[in-house]
Amino acid sequence: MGRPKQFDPDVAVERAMGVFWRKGYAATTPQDLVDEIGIGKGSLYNTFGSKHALFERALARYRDSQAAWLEALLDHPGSAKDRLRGALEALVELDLGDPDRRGCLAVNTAAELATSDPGTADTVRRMFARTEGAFRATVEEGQRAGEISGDRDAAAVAAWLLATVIGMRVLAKTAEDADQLRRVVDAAMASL
Amino acid sequence: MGRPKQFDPDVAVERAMGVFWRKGYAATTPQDLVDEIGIGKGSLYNTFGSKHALFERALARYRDSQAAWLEALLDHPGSAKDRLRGALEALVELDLGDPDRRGCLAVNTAAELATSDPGTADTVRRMFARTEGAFRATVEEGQRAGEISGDRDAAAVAAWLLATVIGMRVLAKTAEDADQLRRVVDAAMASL
DNA sequence: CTAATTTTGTACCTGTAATTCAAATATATG
DNA sequence: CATATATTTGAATTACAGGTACAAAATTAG
Repeated sequence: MGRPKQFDPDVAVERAMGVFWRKGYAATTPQDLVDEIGIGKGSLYNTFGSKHALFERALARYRDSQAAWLEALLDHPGSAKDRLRGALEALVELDLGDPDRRGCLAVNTAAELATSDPGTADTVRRMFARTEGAFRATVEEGQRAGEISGDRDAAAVAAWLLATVIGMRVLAKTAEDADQLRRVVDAAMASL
Repeated sequence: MGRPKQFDPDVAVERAMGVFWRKGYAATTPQDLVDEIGIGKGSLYNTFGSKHALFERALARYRDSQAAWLEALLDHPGSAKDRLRGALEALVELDLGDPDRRGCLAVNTAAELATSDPGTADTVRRMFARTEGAFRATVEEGQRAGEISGDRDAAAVAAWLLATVIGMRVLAKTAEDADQLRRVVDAAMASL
């Protein structure tokens, strides 16, 4: 019953995600969103309710795709160390391959909104915790396999890997020289 | 000649810095700034020209004070490793001691503006390079003293320390549990 | 076909962002 | 003291952000 939507809300969320990612939350206007999505304002507010609600959906979409991507990388065959190195290298190449240098939407959001928006801060905190957990599991596999010293605190190593990745993704936004990021990966892996 | 200024522009810049730090650039309004500084809008525009120009001055002030603070820490007496650990721990306690969880203004600025504002991106890039240089000098001292293996690439270690610090300062904005950051420091130092 | 339901585009509204300006005020100089 | 210069406050301005209202259009159940 009723007229069906002329656009796919999932596609709209994905396009909105791209705008928020490039411009940040506060600097993105409803006009930017409707221009990019290709719908009218009526449809935007009828479907999503508010700019903030659309942002939350965009961030959730980012979370799901990003987590799946990273977890798939860490599930590759090979040694734990190689999988960690592969994941970090893939992240670096992903960031360097983006002509807009948008970095990571979750990191950008933490920086922009964590102080003022507790709900969004919580979403980002969970995303970070999930990544940290994936790192931790891989580190523990490496310890069981004897590749990584059992003396090290896997939780601490995972937290530190998370910090390293977050830092790299911020650096990706300003780095002029691609090798800076590759040096980060080399030094981090040499530390494992 | 003419009526003298009724306020100290340096104090105004410092207060503006606090607002930009807490709210971010785009979310800070001229009204926020004049409320915090305690001057009229005319004075603000007469003195600083634009919101963006004031932001640049605030960011420069942040750079100078932050760089001096960090470099003083790294110049403390003691072994290179202890100085690095001391610097990371001091950063963690600084961030955790901020009730607003503002993190680092340079990092927040990289995340929010690097994509859209090349001039600001360049300022932040230089700030990062300066910190990286201070880390590198300390690492090299540690290598000369035999505390840190000479096999490691000092430039790579410094880049990785920079990424670690940036990551920690993002995490400081979302961390519920203070020990997460302390674990990052422990793991990072265990890797040196 | 009609009634009911939902979408869509456009116009509109309210508030405020960012900046400018006018008038009043304060000082330096001659 | 008079005048020129510089600064102050806060109202005025312009544009747009964020969202709402509404009537026309599209779809389907019955």
